[in-house]
Amino acid sequence: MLTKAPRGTKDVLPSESYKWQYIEGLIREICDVYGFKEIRTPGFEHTELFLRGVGESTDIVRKEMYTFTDKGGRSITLKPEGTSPAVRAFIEHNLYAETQPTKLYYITPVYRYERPQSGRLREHHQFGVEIFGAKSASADAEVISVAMTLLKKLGLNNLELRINSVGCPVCRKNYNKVLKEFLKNNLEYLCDDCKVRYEINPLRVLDCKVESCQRITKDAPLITDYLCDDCKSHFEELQKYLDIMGYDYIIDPRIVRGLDYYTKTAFEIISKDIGAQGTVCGGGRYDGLIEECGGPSMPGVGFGMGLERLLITLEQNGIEIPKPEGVDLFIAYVGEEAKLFTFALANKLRFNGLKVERDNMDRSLKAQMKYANKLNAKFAIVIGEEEMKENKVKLKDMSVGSEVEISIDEIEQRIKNI
RNA sequence: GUGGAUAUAGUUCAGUUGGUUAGAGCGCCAGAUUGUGGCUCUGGAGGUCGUGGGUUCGAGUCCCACUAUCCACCCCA
Repeated sequence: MLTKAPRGTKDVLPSESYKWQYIEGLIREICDVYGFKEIRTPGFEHTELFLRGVGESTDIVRKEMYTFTDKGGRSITLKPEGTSPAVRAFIEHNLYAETQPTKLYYITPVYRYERPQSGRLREHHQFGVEIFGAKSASADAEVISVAMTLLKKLGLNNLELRINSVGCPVCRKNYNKVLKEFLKNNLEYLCDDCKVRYEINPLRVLDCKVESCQRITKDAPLITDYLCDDCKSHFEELQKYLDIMGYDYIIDPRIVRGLDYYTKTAFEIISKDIGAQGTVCGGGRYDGLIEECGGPSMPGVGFGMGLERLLITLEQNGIEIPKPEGVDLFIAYVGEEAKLFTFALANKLRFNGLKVERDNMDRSLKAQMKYANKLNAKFAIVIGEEEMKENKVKLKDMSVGSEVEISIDEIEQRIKNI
């Protein structure tokens, strides 16, 4: 127990961390280009925020939150998703009083108490973006394009973008009535889960995977046929924006997101080759959320992308993230004096920005060279009494094995010039 | 929360119908004459066989519980 990470968590070891750094770097670059600024919110919030934000009928709230009472008697919950904390901060710091829209992004761990499996952890990491204050469908399209750009730049082009509109409180209410009417006749044949869904959120019956339910809902009325004029034109507009950017997408009227706050646009980006948990990115519009959380009546749209799932997808597609380069120079020493001398030399070169390594294990010269090879050193030098006295070293090019004799002071320039 | 599979060196795995000191590849360390890596060869370190019980003269092997991992459902990123 002591030497085991808790269930559903993962260490990112040095052999993997470069991949995370690469992806995070790319995310920051893209967000910068698109004008999204980073927001960092706490790892935990007052539980009420998520009850309000995510919604009490969702599985996340009902059974997946890491909730505890702190020593001051407050109910605290570890961040299970990124949107509500961003909304809370937006309201708390009056960001709505600034020039709109507000474009935010974050890379954050999120916590959900679930049964772990492939692509699903209790602590996972999400990249998310949010646009607050813009009701135009162009904001929806912009958010989607951020996700698509990232995926494309990573070399992923066989992912599926699926979009839908789940309507607004007005037309959804209408549609729910129609759908319930439709389902009523077959209510007794629905699975037990769907009987509950019928009452709480009938939309969810549509994406049930039980075959008998699918048969029943095969000809069910679709939300897209019952949208009000506003929602309908918003959805059509979104498609125009996606078309003009040249993105392929599928209209899937059965996409229902599991968070209560979504209105109008809902979308998913799905990878077919990472198992059952294929949704790499999911998001949509939430025009009522900011007000629901105690802020002004302002629209919002955003997405969350699971970084672990993204990494799995990359691997499944044989996409390799460039490995960091090896060290520029390995300095080997012979003798006690040189041991000290090279320590200072390494320090000086490092200060000047060279990647330099040196033995710390009291290895033999031969072992030092082996070590240099293992570190993927581009160059190596050996310093002993002779070299210190004459101020001369042989700079060895490790890739070919050739050596050139230069003075110790020349090392830095020689390596930087290559 | 439900169902199924699995658990042996750092790692990937082998281990006969239960039978003495549990093996291999890769990795790690050291040598192959004196101050030079990669290839090769030789040697070495490293395991209370997930944990705890039970059956047995005897358990890595059989049984039970627990824990963890993997897969699917639920749901989601």
